[in-house]
This record gives sequence, structure tokens and C-alpha cells, in this order.
Amino acid sequence: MGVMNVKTLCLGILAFEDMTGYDIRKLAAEGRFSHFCEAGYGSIYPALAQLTEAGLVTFREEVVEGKPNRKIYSLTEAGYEQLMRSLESPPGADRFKSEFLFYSLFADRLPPKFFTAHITAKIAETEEALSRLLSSYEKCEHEPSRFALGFGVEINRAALAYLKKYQKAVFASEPGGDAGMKAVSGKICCPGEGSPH
Amino acid sequence: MGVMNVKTLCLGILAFEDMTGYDIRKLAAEGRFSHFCEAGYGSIYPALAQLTEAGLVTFREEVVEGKPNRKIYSLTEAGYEQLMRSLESPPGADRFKSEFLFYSLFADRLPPKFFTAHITAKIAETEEALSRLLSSYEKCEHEPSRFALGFGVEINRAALAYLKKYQKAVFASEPGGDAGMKAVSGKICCPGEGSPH
DNA sequence: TTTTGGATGTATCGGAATGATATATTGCAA
DNA sequence: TTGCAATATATCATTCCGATACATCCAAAA
Repeated sequence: MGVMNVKTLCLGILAFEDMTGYDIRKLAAEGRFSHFCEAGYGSIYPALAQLTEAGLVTFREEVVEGKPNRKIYSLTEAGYEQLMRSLESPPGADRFKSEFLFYSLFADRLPPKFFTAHITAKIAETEEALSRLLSSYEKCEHEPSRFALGFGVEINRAALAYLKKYQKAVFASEPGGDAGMKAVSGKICCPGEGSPH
Repeated sequence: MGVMNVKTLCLGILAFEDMTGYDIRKLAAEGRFSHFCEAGYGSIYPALAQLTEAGLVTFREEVVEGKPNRKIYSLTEAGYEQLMRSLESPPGADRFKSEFLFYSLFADRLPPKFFTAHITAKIAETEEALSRLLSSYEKCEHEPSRFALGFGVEINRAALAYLKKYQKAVFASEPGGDAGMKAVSGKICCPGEGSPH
């Protein structure tokens, strides 16, 4: 269990379209897949080299004067079969890492303005992510990424609602706006209130 | 930006309570912090050794006959200060990795039953995570982890609702129950429908 | 009754990923 | 005209992950 290493990720992305390593990184780190996976050059280029060696992908070189040659990778028959076999075993558990939530554990030990600032920043960040996801979602009428995008939309909506509810509670408890995290332990109401069912 | 390595994680956990490396791993991988961070023995023990060397933590050894000695770690003054300094710089971005969502991209290229099985499993998994989080949340009336737990509760609630909505859509479109992911591209309704605002 | 498996606890090791950086060119904006 | 972002390849040290080894106790299944 847990076969989603960078190699499988490359196979998966190349199953949709031939592209360069640069493009793969862009999709995985900024594009419409970036909300559930990520990979940098440091893992993608070695992975592509290994996959080429194993005969799971090939590339054609596009000569551009001056620049290094573009290597446009594509899946081989064997690569596609390998991908399909990977997808038969059950997916590993999702993993969520949040430095922000880690920070929240210590919010009452630092000056209040630190965490309120972090909250405000996180709200902005989440709003941005949400609008990017929504615009992708609206464009992908019948594409296979629709399900994953919809998931991302809902998750970010929920996160945004929670953050705003907390922010409102803080500002209500102290009109100056700097009540800080002391409010967290008690003032915020039970989560789920107002949610469907 | 991005200081939440395993060392900082250890400092943070030890700020609440003295404990062994074993206990730290348990908290980070199974306990009430596990929904937003994780670390295994392979990173925790080396981290504790380095932190000890740097004078940021100390340990007292508890001799138990036969077994290897328990090393109970605790934060030093310098360790606490280092932690507080870390918390002043803004937290790095959250990261979510989902093998499951990756699988969803290829659901229409495999026999339908594969992905419907994965959905069912994911629903069970999410329900379990949610009930664990809820029971933790109810116990932590005035603890600093309340905010993070509440966040986890809301996120999992949203995920669960989305998954169930999809599952319902699939079963509705084919009473036999195996319509598969062809339904995903079109049948599922716009996300957010029914959510508050 | 034996033995299997889980919990506690420390620790290491190979392989994989992260994050930053180097190189090289084009083109756009300050 | 200087500087910066985008395109594109690639490497490298540090860190992290996952599995495993070792050792003991206890409870439950065989």
C-alpha cells in the first residue's frame, strides 16, 4: 500500500498528455493537480531517468538553438500497463500537514497579534486557493479531474468557513481585535453548527 | 518560511509535557496531533539526539530491568526560546497529499468496481477519522489543541459529505450500483450546493 | 498449555524526497 | 539598461520515510 511515489505520479500525468519534465513539475506544483500532490525538479528528473531506463517512458528531443534540448516524454505500452496495475491496489491514506495548525497550539504563549496575523494570512491564502480551484472546476466540464477538483473546492470552503468563524469570534470578544487565542479554548462554538446534518 | 521540521515538532510537543521518543511518535502519528503532522522513529530519534547535542532538550534515564532504559526528554530554557523564535516567522503553506484523488483521475480507465470500492473504503476511513477527532474535541474543553481539532472536524465533515454525495449519484444513475466514474464527469452536481453560503 | 501477537521502548539503514542552487537564453518591465 | 520572470535541464546535501532489528512483558487464541 502506498504506491504513489514520484515515478507513479509521472506515469499518471503522462497518461493524459506528452510533456516535458518542466511541465510535469508545473502541473504537480502549481497546476490543477497541485492540491493533492506535489513534486519538485529534484525528484521528477531522476524519476524520468529511471523510468526511461526501465522502458516505461520514452522521449523525443526537440532541438532549440542555444537552449538545452526539450525532452518531450511519453508513456510506452509497458508504462501504461504498469500504471494500471498500480491503480488496482488500494490507495494509501491521505496526509495533511499544516504548519499553521501546529502554530495554533502555541498561540496563547505569544503576543496575540502574531496568531491573528497568521489567521488573516491563512484566510487570504485559502480564498485564493478556492478561487483558483473554482475556476478550474468550471472549465473541466467532462474531464476526469472534475471529481478531485470538486473535492478540493469543498475542503477549502469548509476551511475558510471555520477560519472566518474563529476570526469573527475573536473580534467580537474584543472590539480592538487583539483578544488572541485565549478565545479559542472557550469562545468558539461547537464545530459543525450550521453544517448540513 | 517552513520551519516545521521534525526538530521543531519535537520541541513543540515537549513544550506540553516531558515524554519519551516513543510517546512523541505516538502523538504525531496516532494521537491528537496526527491529523496535521506526522513523523516516524526514523526521524524522531535522530532529531532528539541532535537537539540534545545542541542543548535544546535534556533527558533523564529511567532504569527498567531487562528493557532498554527509558529516556524521558524535556525542554531546556534554550529549547523553549528557540521554539518561540520559530513561531514568530509566518507558517509555511499547508500541504495535502491524496493518493485517493490521484486514483480518481483514472477511474474511467479501469473496471468500475475498483473505484466504487475505493470510495466506499474512503468513506469508512473518513468516518472513523471524524469520530476520533470528535471524541478528542469533546474532551479538550480548554486545551490549546481545540482550534486544530475543530479544524480537523470540519474538514473531515466536508470530505465525508462530498464522498457520500458522489456515491449517491453513482447508485442513482445505475441501480445495480456499478455505473463507475463515467458519472463523475457530468452527473455530480456543482460543489457547494447546499453548503451555507 | 503453548504460542502467537500486540504494546512498550530504543535505535539504525537504505532508499526516496525536499529545497536550494547552477546553467543558459529570451523577453518584458522598471 | 538593469533586473527579473519564464522556459528548461540537471545535481546535491540535507532531511525524511518505511521497514526492520532487538528485547521484554502480557493477554488472548490455539
